[in-house]
Amino acid sequence: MPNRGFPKSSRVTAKKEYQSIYQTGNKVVYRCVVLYFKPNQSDRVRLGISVSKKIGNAVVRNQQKRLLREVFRLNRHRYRPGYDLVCVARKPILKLNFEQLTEQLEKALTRAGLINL
RNA sequence: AAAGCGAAUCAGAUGAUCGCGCAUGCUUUUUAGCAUGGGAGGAAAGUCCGAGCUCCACAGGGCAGAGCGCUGGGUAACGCCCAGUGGGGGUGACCCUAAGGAAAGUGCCACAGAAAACAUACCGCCUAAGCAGUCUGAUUCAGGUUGCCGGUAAGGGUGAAAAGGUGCGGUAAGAGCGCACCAGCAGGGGAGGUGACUCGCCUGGCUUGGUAAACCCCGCUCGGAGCAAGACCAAAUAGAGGGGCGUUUGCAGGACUGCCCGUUCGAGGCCCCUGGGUAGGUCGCAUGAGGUGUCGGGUAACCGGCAUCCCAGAUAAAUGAUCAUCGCCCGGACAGUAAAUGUCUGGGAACAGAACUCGGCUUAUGAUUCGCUUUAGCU
RNA sequence: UGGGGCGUCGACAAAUGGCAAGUCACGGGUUUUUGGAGCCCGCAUUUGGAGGUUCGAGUCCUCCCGCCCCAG
Repeated sequence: MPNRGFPKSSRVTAKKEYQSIYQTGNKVVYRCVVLYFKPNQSDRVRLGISVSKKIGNAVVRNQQKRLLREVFRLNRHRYRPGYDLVCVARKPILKLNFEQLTEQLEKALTRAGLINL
C-alpha cells in the first residue's frame, strides 16, 4: 500500500521557504501551471501551492488548491524524494478536470526530472 | 391562462473507497499511529452602521467637528425593526418616503420674459383736467383723434414657478374694493387619540413664491484606537547594566618581518549573571444579548417562565476527490385519442468559503409553497 | 483591519447646478502626378451602474460595480 496521506510535514508552510524556492530554485513553465523545485535536506517530497486572486474568488481558489493537492497526494509515491515543490496556478487551469490536471502535472514533473521509474 | 404584488421555507439525500484539520482517550522521547466524536452560510460576501471585549486618555464645562431628525413602541445599542400619522405613485394587490425650521439672517433661481421677490408695466384696457401735435366746423371757440402725464392689472405672451382660485356685484377701466363658496395663514375653544394627527366650529386680516441632499438655525447623540487589540514565554546576533579574569605575572588585536622567537603599542578583550527586546511560539479563541421545544404577555417588533442541548475553530490557512443508488428540473423517443402516467435515453443543479464575537443594513443568487390583485375566457 | 483617491469619445483631458471645451487618433472632402504636411467638415445620447433631491444633475445625496494608492 503506497503512502496516500498528505500531512502537514509534507507541505511547504513558511513564507521564508517559499521565497527561498522562488529565488534559488529551478522552474518549469506550462500554460496552466508553473512548477518551482529545489532540493531540501530531508528524505521526503514537500508541496506548496499558490493560487493568486486573478484566478477567481475564494471558492474557486480553494477548489483549485484542493484539486492540485489531490493530484499530488495520489501520485506522491512515484516522485523522487528530497525536493520542495511549489505549484503556481495560471488562469487556463480553470478549464481542466481532474484527469487533465493529472496529465499536465505529470508532464511538468517529467521535464523537471523528478519522476521515479 | 397571462401579467403582477406580498410572505414563508429549503439550499438535494444515502452509502462505499481514499484523504484533510480539530477535540478527547490510548500507545508514545518528540514526530507519529489507532479509536471515537463532531467539522461552512443564508448571505459565511461587501465592510455601510451599532454594540460587546481589550488597551490608551480622562476634574468639570464650552467651542469646533461628525452623525441623526414625523409619532409611539422594541432593543445592550443603532442610521435597524414593529405599529401608526402626513405626503407621493399605481386600475389594483401594494409600494416609496433624509418627513424639524423659508414669518432669524445670507445666498441662488440659467435661457425666456415687462417683471424672479421692498414687486413691476411690454403688448394692452380706461380717462381727456393739464401740455404738445393733428383733423373737421369755425371769429377768440367747440368736437374728434394721437402722444406725454395720470389710473389699472381683467386679458395676451414667457417660464418649472408670475404675488390666492371661481362666480356675482361694483367701476371710466379695473382691483379682496365688497360679498358667497373653495384653498391657505394666524388666534381661540370643542370631540377622538398616549402621541404624530384627524373631524367639525368661531373670529380675524384678505394672502405670505421655490430652494436647507445651498450656507445656516433649532433639538438630540458622540473620547480615541482596534484581536495585526492586548497578555505571556522567548533562541541567535548586536548593544545596555553588574561581577570576575587582568593592567607589577600583559588578554583580544595591531606594528617591526615571508614565518617563528623576541621587542613594542595596548583593556578596545574573554567568561558569567541580569533585565529590555527581535525571529518564533502560547493564550486571547468558542457557554453566547446562544440554539431548540413548549407555555404565557403583546396587534406586532419583542419580552418573560420552564425543559433540554453544547453545535467549526484553521493560520501558505481544514470541511475535499472518485463512484453508485434514489429524488428534483429541462429536452428527445416510445406506449397512451388527449391529459394523467409509465419505460428508455441525454443534459442540468445557482450565488458563494468561517478567521475575535454578536445585532442589523446592503448586494449576489437557485428552487418550492401559500395568500392576494388586474385582465381575458368558460360554467 | 483602518484610511485616501479615481472612473467623461478609441487615447489624453477640461467643465460655478443651466447648450458635455480642447488635443491626438479615426472617417470624408480639398490641395498634389502620388504620398506626407496644411486647410475645411464630421465624430459623446448610458459622463461606470441604479435610485433620489431640484424647474433642471457630469456636478448635490444614498447604495452598488471596477481600478489604484497608503499604514500596520
